[in-house]
Amino acid sequence: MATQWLNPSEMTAWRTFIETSNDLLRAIEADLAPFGLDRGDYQLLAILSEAPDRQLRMCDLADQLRLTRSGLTRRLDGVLKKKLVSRVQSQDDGRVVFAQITSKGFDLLVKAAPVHLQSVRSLMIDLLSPAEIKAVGSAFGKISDNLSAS
Amino acid sequence: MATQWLNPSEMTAWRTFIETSNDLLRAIEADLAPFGLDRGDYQLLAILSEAPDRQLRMCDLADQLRLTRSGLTRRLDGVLKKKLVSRVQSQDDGRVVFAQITSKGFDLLVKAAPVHLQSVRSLMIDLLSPAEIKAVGSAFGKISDNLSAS
DNA sequence: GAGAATTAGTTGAGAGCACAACTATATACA
DNA sequence: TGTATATAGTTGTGCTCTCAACTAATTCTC
Repeated sequence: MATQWLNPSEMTAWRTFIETSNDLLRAIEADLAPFGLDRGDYQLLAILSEAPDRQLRMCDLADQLRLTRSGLTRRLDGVLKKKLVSRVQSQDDGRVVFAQITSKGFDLLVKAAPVHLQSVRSLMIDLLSPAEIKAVGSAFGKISDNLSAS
Repeated sequence: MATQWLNPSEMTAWRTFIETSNDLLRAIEADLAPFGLDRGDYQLLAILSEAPDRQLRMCDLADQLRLTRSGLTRRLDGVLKKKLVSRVQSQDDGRVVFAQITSKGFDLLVKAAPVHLQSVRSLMIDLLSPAEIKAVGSAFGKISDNLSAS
């Protein structure tokens, strides 16, 4: 049962995606550097800022960030030192720790967000036609659905 | 000069891309694990296999892999230990070292490639319509062109 | 209610990468 | 030709992340 090789159009889709996505993420990250944030920190702050009480359980946050619990513990160390996030012990469950964005963290996020948005626009969104934007959304939506189905 | 927020379609494109691409790459990497390869090793072997004499100067290989020269030195250590690649000193230029894929490395790549191809198909390409495939190719092509222009 | 299994989080060890400093070779120019 | 500069590659250091092992708290089961 031989797998069919990729035709030129498929090959282009795969190659450009794999070669470009890394470069794109780096370029976006570079625009966050002036704020002392990397992409992981930014994502972490953004997620917390939208959560109820601006806090999340460590393991829920780890899931959203695609980190292991261990990885999140380490990443949290960084933003804790910078006082962008604080740890809050749960009252209901002694095992649980919440990560909560501080007002300093929130202020920084508010400053960084428009710059980040402008990055995303100028490096990606504004380069694409409406049809391409729709197609990218539906394509990665399908890929995502397929991954979570398994 | 306020930057315009993303409309729903733009937001979907950005969010699905950013959230899914990481998961996709991990899933593809998981399919390489039975061969003892990670994505970096696979990429390295694939690039060398297509190069003249199946070898490349370290710094050219580093460019293609999006690694620093330092990073490549370290990655090469791994595949050298596994005897998948060998080092070849240049005759013409005493500074230059070529990385050359060994026959053992080539054989492994030949075994892994169809599995990898099947991964790419089933996790991405085969899920998409021809229009989506074309759009993804052109979208990332534009993003790539823009990045290399700067 | 006691013991087993599950869940939340941390820690030690190690891999992979970048940055900066370094060595060695090659090239440019005066 | 001889010094300055550029290029190729490696090494020391440090950061981020994972895996496996661990502690502690909770829930499940009989």
